[in-house]
Amino acid sequence: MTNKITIKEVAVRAGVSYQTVSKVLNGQAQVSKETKQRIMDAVRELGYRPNQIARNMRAKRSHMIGYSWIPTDPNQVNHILDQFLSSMVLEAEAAGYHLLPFPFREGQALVDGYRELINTGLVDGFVISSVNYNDPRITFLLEQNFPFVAFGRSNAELDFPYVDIDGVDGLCQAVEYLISRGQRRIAAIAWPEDSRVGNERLGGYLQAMQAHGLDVQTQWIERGEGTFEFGRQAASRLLRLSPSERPTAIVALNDTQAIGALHAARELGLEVGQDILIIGFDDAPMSQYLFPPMTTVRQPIREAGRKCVEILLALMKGNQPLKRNVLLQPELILRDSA
Amino acid sequence: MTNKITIKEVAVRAGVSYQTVSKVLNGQAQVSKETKQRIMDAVRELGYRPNQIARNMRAKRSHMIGYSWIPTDPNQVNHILDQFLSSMVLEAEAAGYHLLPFPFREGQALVDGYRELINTGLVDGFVISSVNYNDPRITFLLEQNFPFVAFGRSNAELDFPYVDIDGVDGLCQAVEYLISRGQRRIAAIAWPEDSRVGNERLGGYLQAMQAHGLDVQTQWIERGEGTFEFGRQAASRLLRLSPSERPTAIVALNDTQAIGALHAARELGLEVGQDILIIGFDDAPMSQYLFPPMTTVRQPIREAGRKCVEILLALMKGNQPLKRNVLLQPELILRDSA
DNA sequence: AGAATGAATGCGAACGTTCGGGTGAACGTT
DNA sequence: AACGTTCACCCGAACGTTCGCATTCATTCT
Repeated sequence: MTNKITIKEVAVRAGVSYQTVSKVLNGQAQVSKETKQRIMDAVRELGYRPNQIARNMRAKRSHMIGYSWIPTDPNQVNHILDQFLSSMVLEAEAAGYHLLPFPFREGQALVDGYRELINTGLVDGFVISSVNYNDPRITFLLEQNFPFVAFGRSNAELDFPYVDIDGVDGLCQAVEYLISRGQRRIAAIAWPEDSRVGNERLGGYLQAMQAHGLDVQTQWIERGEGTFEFGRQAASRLLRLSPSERPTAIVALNDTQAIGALHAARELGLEVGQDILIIGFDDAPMSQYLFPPMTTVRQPIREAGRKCVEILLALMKGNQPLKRNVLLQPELILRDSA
Repeated sequence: MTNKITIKEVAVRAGVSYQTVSKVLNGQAQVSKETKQRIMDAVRELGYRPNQIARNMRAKRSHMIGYSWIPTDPNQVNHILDQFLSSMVLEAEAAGYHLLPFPFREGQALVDGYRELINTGLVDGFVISSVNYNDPRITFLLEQNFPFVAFGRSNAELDFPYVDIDGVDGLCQAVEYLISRGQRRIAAIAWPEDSRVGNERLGGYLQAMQAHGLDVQTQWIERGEGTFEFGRQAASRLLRLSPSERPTAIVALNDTQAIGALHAARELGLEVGQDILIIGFDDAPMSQYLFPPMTTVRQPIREAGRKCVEILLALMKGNQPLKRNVLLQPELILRDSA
């Protein structure tokens, strides 16, 4: 294990004091061309790289961004994580920061993980995701006045920096596309009322329907878990409604539900994309390989990751970023299910 | 932003020198019951938590484990990452370590990322994944004598600590199951020859076939990208072979290819699970929702993550772990495609 | 009684940086 | 000749810990 080279060894080799080396490296010194050259040579020859820990210690900063996510159960997908994480890591690295993932705890202990990282000085800021109403992390971090950016919004009355995907717009796009294809009886498979994201997306559905003067029958809105099974059951109910009430198109708030709906339709002998149109949300990687390939709404995840870090970096630097709140537009991906 | 409390403030409050506080906290001091109590009280009252950076600096350790993965292109899934990462994070945290994800670079620059983290002292060890033959990271880290564990094997002649999934066993299970269902003409959709993982899995296929005295026709082995498109094309070719040569079952080295095969079969009007049996590998989250739900081989990813960290921790501690090489058994998940 | 022991704590130094203030030499100015 | 300036560099201190050694005081042993 190559013993680490310190700034002092560089100094010796260059024949200057180690502090001078430091200054040269940080570009804040008046030094002659020649000594500067000698120092640079020494640095290169020894392969010296400043010890980040010592640096951080001096600067009282860790140059780390904390991030914690809800590990999904094995049946669920987290196709988001890969993209979100790597976009953040890249953006952070460009500014000399690193990401520090830490375990997501449930319930009371949730905030403790954050508190611990603050108190031990391990991170300079947080990106928090899976935000919902009354998120205890938000109130805690606001109260601590600790820099953070949320991926997702929370209660309207809380003012904090966030990046989010415009779910209203996403569903508007989906519904309007269906309407443009002549659909009038469009149902929605939604989430429980305690889900902010769910309510927002559903709001998009309602808004688009209303904008086109289509009224929404109460049976057309199914609320439940964002699972395959619920999607299937909900669609099954919807598709068994009397001919006058039965929807001819279904939008689901995520792909998993949409796939469930697809199965339900199939079980009833309906041809998806023909007899019934189905649109999902998320663009899960396999959605394109289903029968038929699924029309869905894709979220600009990498963009979101970049933005989160960008805002957080500005926040940590002390200057309020120009825009503390960013809303990104998703994109409707047309395939064969609708 | 609550100003950080240092050990000195605790000392003042407890009326002792700050070094004594340190000793008490690290349990290496002879102190009277009472002062110990006073110190503990002060710690609690002030909510003091030792500054990790200062600690690391003193200890010349970062308590960080570096990890870098290949970000997949948007069409591909990385359903592995979530599980792998969170299992590592959890295991690491239990030992006071954290994970440091950093960008994966391609080609020449690949090793530089690792070198940089070593030289800046940001990490104490690495977990490397997506290992293949002649992986430059392995030779580099061995040469540097820097602690690391690979998730995946490489050239047989290299001796290094690894955790891997037994691909031979995985395909044996798949093939033997097919044989037990009376299949004799079993084809394989495999990967290019430069893929170690691919060769191993294919080896499992060959081994199982041979063990049961079934000979393998050369046309039955299709080698190509692990993509949907290749899976489809390969299966299409296989299923168009003359009746005497046409396989009645197909094993693919990953689910994406298997899904492609599924489509091909469908296009030819074959009923999968009936006219043709297909088995995938990976248990991608959506595989269960396909038509028909796919039989596939599931890898114990969380277990692998835990083991990687466990071995690495032992390595960094200086003691050679009992087992430097771990091979985990995958599990055949029976569904309807075979 | 004087010395040796031990318990309880203090102290200085060090980890590798950065930063603000020196300091001496060379030079120009009056 | 005395003085200010600038250049090019050096030096001490500090960031928050931990660690080894020293110190003090009370107690026990010979």
